[in-house]
Amino acid sequence: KNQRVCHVAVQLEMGSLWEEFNRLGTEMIVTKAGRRMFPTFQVKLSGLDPLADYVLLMDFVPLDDKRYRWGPGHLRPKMDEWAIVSFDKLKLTNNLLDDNGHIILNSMHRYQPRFHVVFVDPRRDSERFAHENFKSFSFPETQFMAVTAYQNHRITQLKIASNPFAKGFRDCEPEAW
Amino acid sequence: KNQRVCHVAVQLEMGSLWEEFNRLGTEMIVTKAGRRMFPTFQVKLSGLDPLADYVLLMDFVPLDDKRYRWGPGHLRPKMDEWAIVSFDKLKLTNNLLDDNGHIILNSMHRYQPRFHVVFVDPRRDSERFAHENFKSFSFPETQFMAVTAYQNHRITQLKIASNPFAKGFRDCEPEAW
DNA sequence: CCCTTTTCACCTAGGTGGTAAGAT
DNA sequence: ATCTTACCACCTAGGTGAAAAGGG
Repeated sequence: KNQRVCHVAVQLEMGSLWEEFNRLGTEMIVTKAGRRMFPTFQVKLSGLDPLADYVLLMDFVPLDDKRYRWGPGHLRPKMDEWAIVSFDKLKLTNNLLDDNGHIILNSMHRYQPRFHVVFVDPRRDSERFAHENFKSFSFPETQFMAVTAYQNHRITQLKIASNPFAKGFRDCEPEAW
Repeated sequence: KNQRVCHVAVQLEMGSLWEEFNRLGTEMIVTKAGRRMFPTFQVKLSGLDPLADYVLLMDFVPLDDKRYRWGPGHLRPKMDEWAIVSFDKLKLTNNLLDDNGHIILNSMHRYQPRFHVVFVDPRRDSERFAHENFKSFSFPETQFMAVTAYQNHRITQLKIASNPFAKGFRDCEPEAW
C-alpha cells in the first residue's frame, strides 16, 4: 500500500445509534425520487497526508448481487484537524433509470455500506499503482435492508424517535433525544 | 491570452431584472451574519475547452477603495452544453472579523461585481503564465451600494415584488411575477 | 441625526412517516 | 397477498424586510 493511505484510520460517527438500529435490523427507505439514509453515514478520518489530494467515496455491497458507488468529492485535509466526512446528501433509490446520481438499490435486499479513501496519485502512470492507492473500510453495524415501506414497526419507532425530520410523528418525550 | 480562455464568452442571466434595479440604484443588504445578493449574480458561459479545468470566481471592485474575492470552486464544462454558473450562495457581510468565507464590504459604499474565468494550467511553471490564463468580465448594470438598511423605498418595493423569499411582504398581485 | 443591530412573522425549500390506492 | 406509488400534514432549515432598539 502507498504511504499516503496505509496510515489512514477511520472511525464511525454515531456508532451507538447505528448499533441500536442494527440490533433491530436496520431498514432504509428507497423511493423513486431518492431518500436519505438515517442514521447518516458519517466517519472521522485521521492519518491523512496534509499535502496530498484524496477522493472519498462509498459503495454498497449486496449481501446478494450487484454494487453501486457514490462520492462526495475531493478532500485536501486540514493540518491539526480530524476531518469529518458526512454522506448526509447521499440518497437511495429503487429507480433503475435514475439520472440524479443517487444510489440505485434493490428493495427487499440487504447491503453493507463501504467507505473508500483514494489517494489522487499525481504521477503520469498512476494507473499502474491504482491497486495500492486506496484503503477501504466496512462497519458491520451499518448493514441494512432496502425497503419501500418499513417491515419492522420497532425500526419505524426508532426512526421517529431519533430523526429530527420525523418529529411530527412523536407522541411525547420532549427531552429524551 | 491562452487559447483556453481567449474564446470564453459570458452572458449575464436575468439581465432585465438587473437593469430594472439599476435604474433605481441597486442596493444590497450587508449584515453581520452575511446576506445573499438579490438579484443573484448568475452567468451563462460558452467557449470553454471541455478538456480543460477552470476556476471561477468573483470579486467586488469598490468605486472607492479595497477589493474582495469569492469563488464557487472548480468547473470542468460538459460538452454540448452552456454552463450556467450561479453565485446564489455568495453572502455579503460588513463584519471585518468574518470567518465564514463571506464577502466583506463597506456599508454605504458602491461596488462593481466582477467575474473571472481562470484556466488551471497543468504545466509545472504555470505561475509564469498566470497573467494570460484568465479572462475577466464586468457588467455595469450589476453595480450596487452596500447598505445595512434600504435607503430607497422603491428598491425595497422591487425586492419585495421580485424575490420569492420576500413574498410575505407583498400586498397583492398573485400573477405579476 | 444617521447608521447598525436584533428580533420577529412570514415565506421558500425540502426531509419525515402515515395512509390509501395502485400494481403484480 | 405482497410490495410500490402518490399524496399529505408536519416537521427542520434557512432566506425575507419590518420594526424597534442600540450606538456614535
